[in-house]
Amino acid sequence: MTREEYADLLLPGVTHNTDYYEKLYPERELPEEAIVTRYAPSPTGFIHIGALYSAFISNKMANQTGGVFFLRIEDTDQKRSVDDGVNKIIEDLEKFNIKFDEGVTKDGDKGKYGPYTQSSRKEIYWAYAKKLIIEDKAYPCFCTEEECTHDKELQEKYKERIGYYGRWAKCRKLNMEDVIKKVNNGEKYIIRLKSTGDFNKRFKFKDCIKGKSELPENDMDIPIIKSDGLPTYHFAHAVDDHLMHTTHIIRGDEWFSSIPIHTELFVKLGFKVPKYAHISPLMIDDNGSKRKLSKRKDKEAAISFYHEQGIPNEAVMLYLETVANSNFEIWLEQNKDKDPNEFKLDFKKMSTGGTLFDYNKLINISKNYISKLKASDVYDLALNHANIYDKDFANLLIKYKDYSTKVFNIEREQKKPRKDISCFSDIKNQMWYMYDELFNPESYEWQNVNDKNEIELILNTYFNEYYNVNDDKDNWFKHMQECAEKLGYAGNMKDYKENPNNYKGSITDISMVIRVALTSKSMTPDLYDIICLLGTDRIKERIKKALQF
RNA sequence: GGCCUGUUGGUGAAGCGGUUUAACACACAUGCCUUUCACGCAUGCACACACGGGUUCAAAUCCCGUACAGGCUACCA
Repeated sequence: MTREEYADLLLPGVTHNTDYYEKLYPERELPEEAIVTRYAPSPTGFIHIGALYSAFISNKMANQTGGVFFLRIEDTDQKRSVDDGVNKIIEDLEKFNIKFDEGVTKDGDKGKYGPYTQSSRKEIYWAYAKKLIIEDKAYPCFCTEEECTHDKELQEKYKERIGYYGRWAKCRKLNMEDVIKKVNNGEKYIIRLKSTGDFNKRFKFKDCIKGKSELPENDMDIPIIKSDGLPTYHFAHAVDDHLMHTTHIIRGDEWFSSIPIHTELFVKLGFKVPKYAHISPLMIDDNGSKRKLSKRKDKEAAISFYHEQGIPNEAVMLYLETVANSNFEIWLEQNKDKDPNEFKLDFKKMSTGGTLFDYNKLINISKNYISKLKASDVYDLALNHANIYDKDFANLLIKYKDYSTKVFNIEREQKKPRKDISCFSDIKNQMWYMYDELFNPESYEWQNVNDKNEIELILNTYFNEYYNVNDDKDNWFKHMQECAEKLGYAGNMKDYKENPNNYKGSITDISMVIRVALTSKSMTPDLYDIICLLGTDRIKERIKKALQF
């Protein structure tokens, strides 16, 4: 039996050889500096913030170098795949403005290097696995799960490294006749790499983010084709990224120790080794110790969390970009007029240790971002959020669209806008008193002036004698001052501070009484704007309500 | 257990052998401004280079050890 026939026995039914695929997927015609990279998730339907982070970096790296960013679905683990997982991933990433040049889309594959779903590429993996068998760089393994666990226990007992290597790689010693016999007997097998590495030798390489590094060479005969016929991640990575001509493998830090395995695979397959960039994970503080954000324990791990909070997607991205390259913030500060997209991300500036996820910082970025939006955009986003998470409030927003937009516009479209909305789930708590339907105060936050009679006197005097619907802001304030003086309060703070004893209080006290009467709150946006927005009738009602309280 | 990687103030981080009495941002505090809050401005705080040894005229920066943290060690990705 020739080696070709032997390989065919082990992996039957392969119609094309590797030369065919090499020709089918020619080199990409791109400038030298162009980065070709990919986002390669398992379709579990859940996007981890860390995955979004890595997708963002990959996307931006490809874009800024005129390269290609594609989506490949890694569904070689059938147990974990979820039915609608792929569409969910595409939709979610779109929301964060991450778009693919190529790969899996909602309407099938786009691009010349497909198929982009690993479960559809079985033939291709088999062709390359066959090549390795023919060249005696891979072999079938008949070991059962029980045998492997048994060996593992022995290895633990003897304090030897755990794994399938060296003298523990039993099936490696099988000759062709043994194998043929076993196959004909119907024994199940997998295909393993025949490693020629030496654990005691150092493998030196360079990671784009971590820099010069070294690890022991790989000597494990790792599985490349599983018993279900699908490839393992390692093998699929090598074959796919070679054929798709990925230049940079940008992925999570947890893959770092696999570099020797991957490099050995590339070399044995006769492929050019790509560049690697391992991104350090996002961590969270767990009772004083750092740990990776976990999708089971941490609500912040799921990107849906930010949606619920009503943190704008753009703000999340700005935060992630700050985490990726901390000089981004400084750049933004210095280039306020420029498009943030002009900022160039740099691998070398990415942190090598785990970064603590800083919710405060995110909120701050979000607050700044929202402060720069137009009132109508705030309205749209707030409505979107309320539509999903607070139907009643959404109805109010719809009912009072223009009015709500004006409310959001208080102290907004100006050089130094108000910054008090950090996320859309906050809005109702901040603005409820502007809606009659919600205006049922549990208490009134009277400050210095809390005597009922005095309050009544101030309110009546102001609204009967000094309030004028047509006042502009300057006149309004002038009238406020006159009113204060008439009632024995200082009209301006300077006078009051010089001779506090000459007055009952100051203009601040008058303003405060009016503010609290109208809103029940002592801290609100600009009083003049509130008065204008409420209008005479509602003001009267609210005064009545306050005095009756 | 083995193999890697990392450790700068409350947080993120700049720095990569001398220009560092260690940037900047967030958080926090105080003051100014001001009809409240927010904004803005100013100031402060945080007593920051994990620890111990080296190398050097000189170390946060280079080397070694220890501690701690994280990752990998699947027919999962």
